[in-house]
Amino acid sequence: MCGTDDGRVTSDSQIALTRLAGLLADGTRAAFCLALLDGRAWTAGELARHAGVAPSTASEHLSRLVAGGVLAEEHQGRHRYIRLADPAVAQLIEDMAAHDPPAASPPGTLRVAGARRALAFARTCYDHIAGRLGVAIADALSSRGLLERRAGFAFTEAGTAWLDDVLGGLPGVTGRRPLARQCLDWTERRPHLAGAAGAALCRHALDQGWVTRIGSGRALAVGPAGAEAFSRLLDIDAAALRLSLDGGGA
Amino acid sequence: MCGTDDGRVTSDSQIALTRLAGLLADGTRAAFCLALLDGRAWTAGELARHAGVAPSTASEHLSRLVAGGVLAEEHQGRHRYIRLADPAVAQLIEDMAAHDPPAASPPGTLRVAGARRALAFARTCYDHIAGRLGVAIADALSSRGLLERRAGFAFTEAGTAWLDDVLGGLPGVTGRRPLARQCLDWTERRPHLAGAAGAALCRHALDQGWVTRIGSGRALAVGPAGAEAFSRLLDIDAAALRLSLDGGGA
DNA sequence: GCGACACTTCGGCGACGGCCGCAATGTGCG
DNA sequence: CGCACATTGCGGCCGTCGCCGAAGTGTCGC
Repeated sequence: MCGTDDGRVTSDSQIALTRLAGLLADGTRAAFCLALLDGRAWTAGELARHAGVAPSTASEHLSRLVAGGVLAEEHQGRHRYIRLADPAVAQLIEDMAAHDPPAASPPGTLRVAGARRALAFARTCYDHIAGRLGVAIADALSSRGLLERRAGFAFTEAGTAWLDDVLGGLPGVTGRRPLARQCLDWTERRPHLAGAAGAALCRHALDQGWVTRIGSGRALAVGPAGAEAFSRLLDIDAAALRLSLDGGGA
Repeated sequence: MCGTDDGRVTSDSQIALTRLAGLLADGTRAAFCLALLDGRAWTAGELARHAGVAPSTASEHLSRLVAGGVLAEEHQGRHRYIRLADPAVAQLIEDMAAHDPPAASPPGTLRVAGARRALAFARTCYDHIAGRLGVAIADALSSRGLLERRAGFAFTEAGTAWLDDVLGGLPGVTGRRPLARQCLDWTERRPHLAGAAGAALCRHALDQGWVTRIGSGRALAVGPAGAEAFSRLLDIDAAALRLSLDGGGA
């Protein structure tokens, strides 16, 4: 009404700012976004349970967040997979969450960055291994002729044998879940191995102590046994992977 | 209720995120913040008029923004000067305002950064010159023995003569407004010349075409005449000032 | 000291928005 | 083909929040 000052520009920006801020100003929606910072694509139901609201409530929130460009969705069967729209949004959310009120938050402010670093290295995605390690695994399988990139992922004959050997048996393909599926990473922007094989591999890695969960989140740590195993089976140097992350992503 | 996932960290972050987002989710508060992106310290009344709300409404909003660490205030007499709390907040607000909804904002997205660059170089602050140029003027006056830093700013005898010479007369010190006052810059974090002399100098610079307003905002451009004048009078190289900004602040 | 002025506090009004439950839709799976 | 389940759409309730006007406090300037 009054602002002859900055005119049109301010007006546009104002709409954009309030729109985005309004989307994040709700506790439930904020909980969704923060949960999604782990890089996974959650289902609507998971998010609803996580935030402690009814599925219908979550559904509405998610629709608004998607419409607002904060989240992106992907329908697969009867599930609706939700992820952050893009890394810029993730950065923005982290920045905002890290902003301190003047006299508050004595502890636990720096943890976000550290946690994200860990997540960028290795984490679970649904039930398989993602992050830099997950991408490295897919790359190694691919370069060794065990996995083919055609319309997703597909194990070669040698790949199936390898899998059988490593896991001590092939994962049952009971349902309609394919043995291999590719899953795109938010941090890496490259595909990693999902599907029944990805899940079995992840379970195996956890069972064997190759990787262990960090805290209660999705982040994974690679232990000595894991470093040895990934090196022997796929020629992956996990330590170098982590180092390159520390060097590059500070 | 359900979130055993990320536990405490998420909970803390969630509060911080919703708190900050909630502050920016209101149109009036957003208008305040965007107006303050120009680096000035506005008074509460100015902001109220700018946003088109009653002073009482503005007062409440400002109190909340200050309490939330978004804005900072400084009481001077019967005025309450408001500025952005720190550059990080400014950056955050710009980032948020620049975030596009999926299908919107065809034009005018990059303007923010450019405008801010211009503002960092030279702008008006109330009625005097601020930004890098403003600081340079104060520095030059000081180093030439024309201005003393004691409890604010004070012109020396030589300084008063210089002022009289440049302006063709001393500014009238009718009210209680001091001839020289120091004013702290948000972008530069260093003081520049305010008060009656600062205002007179700014008016003179505008009158003489040394500087001209860019658009309808607070940003100033230094013309050839200005470059010559600032060089002759104070040995300030305006072109170098601007270049150093372009080089350093990309 | 006395008006003018900037700002703040308070009470109340109105609207927006989040939450739920219920019913409907569409998809896997036997 | 039919059940189970994930998700969505639709009222309806209720709390929160932004807005204002009026009254109060402190400062400026004569």
